[in-house]
Amino acid sequence: MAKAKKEEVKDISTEEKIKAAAKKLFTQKGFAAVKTRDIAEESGINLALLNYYFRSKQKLFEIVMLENFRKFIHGIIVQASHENAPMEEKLEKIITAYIDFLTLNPDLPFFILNELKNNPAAFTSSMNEDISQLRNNFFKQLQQRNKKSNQPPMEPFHFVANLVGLTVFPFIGKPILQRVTHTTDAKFNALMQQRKKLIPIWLKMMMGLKMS
Amino acid sequence: MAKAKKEEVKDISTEEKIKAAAKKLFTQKGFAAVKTRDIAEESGINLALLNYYFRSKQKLFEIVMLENFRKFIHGIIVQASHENAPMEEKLEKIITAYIDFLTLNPDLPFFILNELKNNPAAFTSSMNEDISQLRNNFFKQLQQRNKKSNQPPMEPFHFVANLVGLTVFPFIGKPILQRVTHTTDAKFNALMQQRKKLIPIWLKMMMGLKMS
DNA sequence: GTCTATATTCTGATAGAC
DNA sequence: GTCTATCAGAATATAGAC
Repeated sequence: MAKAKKEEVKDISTEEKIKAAAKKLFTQKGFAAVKTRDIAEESGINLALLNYYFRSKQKLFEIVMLENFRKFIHGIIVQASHENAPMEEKLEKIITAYIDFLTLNPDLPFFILNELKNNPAAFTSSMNEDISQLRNNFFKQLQQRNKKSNQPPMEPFHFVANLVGLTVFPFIGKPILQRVTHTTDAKFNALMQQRKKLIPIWLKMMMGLKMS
Repeated sequence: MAKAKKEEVKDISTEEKIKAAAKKLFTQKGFAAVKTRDIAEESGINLALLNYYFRSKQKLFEIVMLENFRKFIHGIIVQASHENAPMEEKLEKIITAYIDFLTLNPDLPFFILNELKNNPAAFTSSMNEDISQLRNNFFKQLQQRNKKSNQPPMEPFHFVANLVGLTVFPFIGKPILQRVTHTTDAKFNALMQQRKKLIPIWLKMMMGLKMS
């Protein structure tokens, strides 16, 4: 059962250690603010090994970026828009999944928005499939809901802005929200748990639907 | 009436030109991503003059940061929380002012949140006065409103998160919102104008108040 | 005050020994 | 695969002429 190769005695390979450190730092501070020496120090490896495994800082960043992005979009939005459940249930599932996910990855939305702003072209290829899938499934359902309601239909833009603003923004604005409302980390997490139930109710009210 | 000193023939002084260019670039891209040469080029001045007027890139950044922050907080939140108007009117005023302000300064919220995340200590001194003023005025009014309503009171955290999430988030998430909802810049601005009226209504619904 | 030229430090990347 | 030493270029900052 002994390994023939010399590696893999340690659980985590050097390559993985570098990638993990890079992901942590890039996600927290963005590309420009992170030095290759920071990554080497954080991962406890030699600076030269970074280039040995990943050729350049840029290449390493692209790997991190892609993984972050897929994790953010693919794992949650797409999965939730797959099922054929009614709008009400789907909303609750999406919001619950998102809040659980962001509680574990609070820096991710800021990272995504930052890179999307700095390099709009970089994302398009891997994004477009996910986005069109989202549009075709979720938006159509929204329009049908609009017709059933006795209220004037809500613009898809407003719906998405409200959903994401209420769900994701608290994580992006966490530092300022905590300061203004005197909220500890533990309290913040508890409040976000409350929002799993509250946001779906609020969204339905805003759309003019009956409350469940 | 002629000036004794040699300067001020041109309308805008060199110092102001540098500061304006620095503000533009720092606000758009953050501290680390901006090079002093970029600032020199953007302002059309010599690289050496940056250090002549501002000693270092860091000092220049701190000036920009402070001005940006005061503009963001002081000019709007505080002003709106000053008056003794009833909650409903105040809400509309704050949201309208915020949306107008952010339409002109769309990069500001992202900048503030980014710096607040990277350097939490830097802001405290100038922030605390504004924040406590906000708390004393606005939050108390919110609590009184809570009592009048027949609904259970809303946590101040949720109220602030909802207000800011619905109003400010669309500007932070503009790139991704536009992509998902196929929205042009002109349409985006028009939709934000709609939100001036919509957000106050939504917030009142969410708080369980009667609609006006 | 403004410029050119240069000093100094930082940073990404590589060469070469082990 | 890993390390030390170092290079090449970028980026901040300064010296000194005008």
